Amino acid sequence: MEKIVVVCGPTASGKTRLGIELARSLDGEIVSADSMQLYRGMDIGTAKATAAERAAAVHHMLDVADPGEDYSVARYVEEAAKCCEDILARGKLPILVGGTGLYIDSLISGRDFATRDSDDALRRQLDAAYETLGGEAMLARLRRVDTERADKLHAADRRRIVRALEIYELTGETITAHDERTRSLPPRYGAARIVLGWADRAELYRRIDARVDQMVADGLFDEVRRLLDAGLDERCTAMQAIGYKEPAMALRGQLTQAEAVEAIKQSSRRYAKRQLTWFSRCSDALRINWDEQPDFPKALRLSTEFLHERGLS
RNA sequence: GCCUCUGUAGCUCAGUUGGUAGAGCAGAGGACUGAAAAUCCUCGUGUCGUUGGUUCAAUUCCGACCGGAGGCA
Repeated sequence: MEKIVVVCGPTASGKTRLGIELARSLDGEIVSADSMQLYRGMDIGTAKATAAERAAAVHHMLDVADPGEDYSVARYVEEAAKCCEDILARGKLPILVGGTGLYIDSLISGRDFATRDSDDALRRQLDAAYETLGGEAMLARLRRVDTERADKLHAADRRRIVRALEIYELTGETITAHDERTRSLPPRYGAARIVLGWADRAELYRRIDARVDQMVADGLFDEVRRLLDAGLDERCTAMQAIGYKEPAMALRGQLTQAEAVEAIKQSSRRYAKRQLTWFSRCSDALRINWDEQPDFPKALRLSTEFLHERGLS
């Protein structure tokens, strides 16, 4: 099995920088694992690698979609896997860097997704049914075909109930059955994981707040305005991004700029917490927690040792 | 100086016809398989401003004091 490196962790933990340093010292190339950095024109608010950083190491999976497109995990896995194959074929090391846990796990697990037609009329129909019948009724409907899945879901979890019904109606196979079948597939890659973070939660939050202020100073609101002026539909996935939906509300006059900035900080902190929860499950990972300041030379040393033990580098 | 209102969870407030109290937000923990920066679940003890009094019992009633807001001088 091919081996790759993964650098993950909550937002504002230094993933981009460590990824670049590893790419340079290990002759690797970076494959972004971030659900929002893949959109073109969304640079400041997603803290995308700068031109200088992209000159320092080859980056993949950035700017691969238009903000108006609906992206998905399945598409990510397909495209990112191609990037990894290409990097490996050239004898280099793929370094997966990002904070979207689902994307990372889906790529390395090798499990596939239930196929579906390109038209989403069914989803709209199920969504409308959820709206009129309510969560309990839809959950009951799911329970009739897939008890196991229904037991795991809460009636309020609209997304997952709709998705579970969608898979069943589209493929004739329940999500539970699909799950069991694909869980036995071998992983696509052997991943050596490095999880970055801060020893002190309060310090992480301070860094997040400071970074949001910096984004605003760097022109975040102008970036959002440009997207909206370009006719971007505010209901699309890209506009659900933290740092975009709030300025959009401010530009519509529903929030003051100061309120929007506070909302971005708060959502970012909560997002970071969800990332912490996700990455806390990663066993067998090298965890590097910064104290007062990030220490990249030390992190690089620790990472190199760790990767060496894993037969990389 | 006088009058009125007010002081309850980090914040905004509710409430107890006297039996030591609960919402929203914030915060914490968790889930997660084609929207994932999305979506969803769980978690509420705090000198009820301080201090006297009445009472079996006071955060609740009464007094004084200390904050805060407004009004009249």
